[in-house]
Amino acid sequence: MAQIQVQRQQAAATGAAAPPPPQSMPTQNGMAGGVATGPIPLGSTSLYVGDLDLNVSEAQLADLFGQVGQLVSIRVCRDQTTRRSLGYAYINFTNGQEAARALELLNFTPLNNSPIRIMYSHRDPSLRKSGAGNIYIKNLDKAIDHKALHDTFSAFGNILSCKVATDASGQSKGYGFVQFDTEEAAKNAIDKLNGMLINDKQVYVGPFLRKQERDSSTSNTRFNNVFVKNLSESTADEDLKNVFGEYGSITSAVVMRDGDGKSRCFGFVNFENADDAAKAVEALNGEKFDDKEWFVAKAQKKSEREQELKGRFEQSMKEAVDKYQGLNLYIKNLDDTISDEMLKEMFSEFGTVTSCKGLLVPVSI
DNA sequence: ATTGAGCGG
Repeated sequence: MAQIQVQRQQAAATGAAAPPPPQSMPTQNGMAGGVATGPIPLGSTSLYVGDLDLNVSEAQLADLFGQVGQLVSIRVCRDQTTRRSLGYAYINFTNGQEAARALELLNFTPLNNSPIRIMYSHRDPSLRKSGAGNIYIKNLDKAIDHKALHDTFSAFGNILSCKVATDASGQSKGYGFVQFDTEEAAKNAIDKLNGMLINDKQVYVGPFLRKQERDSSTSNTRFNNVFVKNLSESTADEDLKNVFGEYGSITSAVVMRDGDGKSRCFGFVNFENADDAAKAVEALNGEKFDDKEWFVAKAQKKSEREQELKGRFEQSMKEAVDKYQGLNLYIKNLDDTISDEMLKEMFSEFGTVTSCKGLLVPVSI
């Protein structure tokens, strides 16, 4: 079992005795990390195994999990069209004790050099979506691996999932995540461990926040100019003035229009006072007017907006490339008389063509 | 300094 040294941070000015020297932390990978103690899916026989290397097979999983108990079934989930592994699998045992034992003993076992992450199968996505009980830890000693992190945090409650962020070679990036089954456990872990020394490094432990949430809570995001879209075509400047005027004094309210004066169905409202702008966004975003659900938010500068669009575009490109990795062919200098159907027919003799598209112009978003 | 992934037959 990995030895983790947790201690209270010494106040620098007290002249108190120096903290004990760093203790070596032999991280053995023999026996597994903490035991699931909570009243989670008591007796559940079905495990979810994630973070699988894409080449891990059912046979490999059967070899591993079959050592712990009697298996009912194993399935690596795959993309329906490409048959590529989705990186997760289900393992079903005959009884709950065996499943519990497998989770306890086999969590973080490397398969094809990637530690697998085992959880109980939980098909209801509500907890996952809510993010409740999820915490973030940074400034972790690089020697702390998944298992060591699990051991340290399992003192505070039942851990659903836990992981240290690693680079391609498996090196720790010095931060990680623990998903507890309750917010209470998460809160307790944060209270007790934030700012403590773990292996002589002072860690930060706090609630997990997505980038967006972090930005809006960190950056003092004060603004006067409000963007509103999804307006009905008949909504005019005066209507914006009336609706937004409820929240404070307005310096301008404009519906954007094309050359013919037709509404582009979005506009800007500028407030004298940033607090009023924030109140208007809070109150009006998602409200319905003329059957249209308004989107109301801080107006972005052109540069901010371009930055966001660029990010989204790159993300979707990455996903597309990733999904069809090694399966997508690019053919250029095609005559424009070649139709999608002709392309498909030509290439079909080499295998199943799942999609085929000729492009006249570069794709834009 | 570094804020994830994510549930079938």
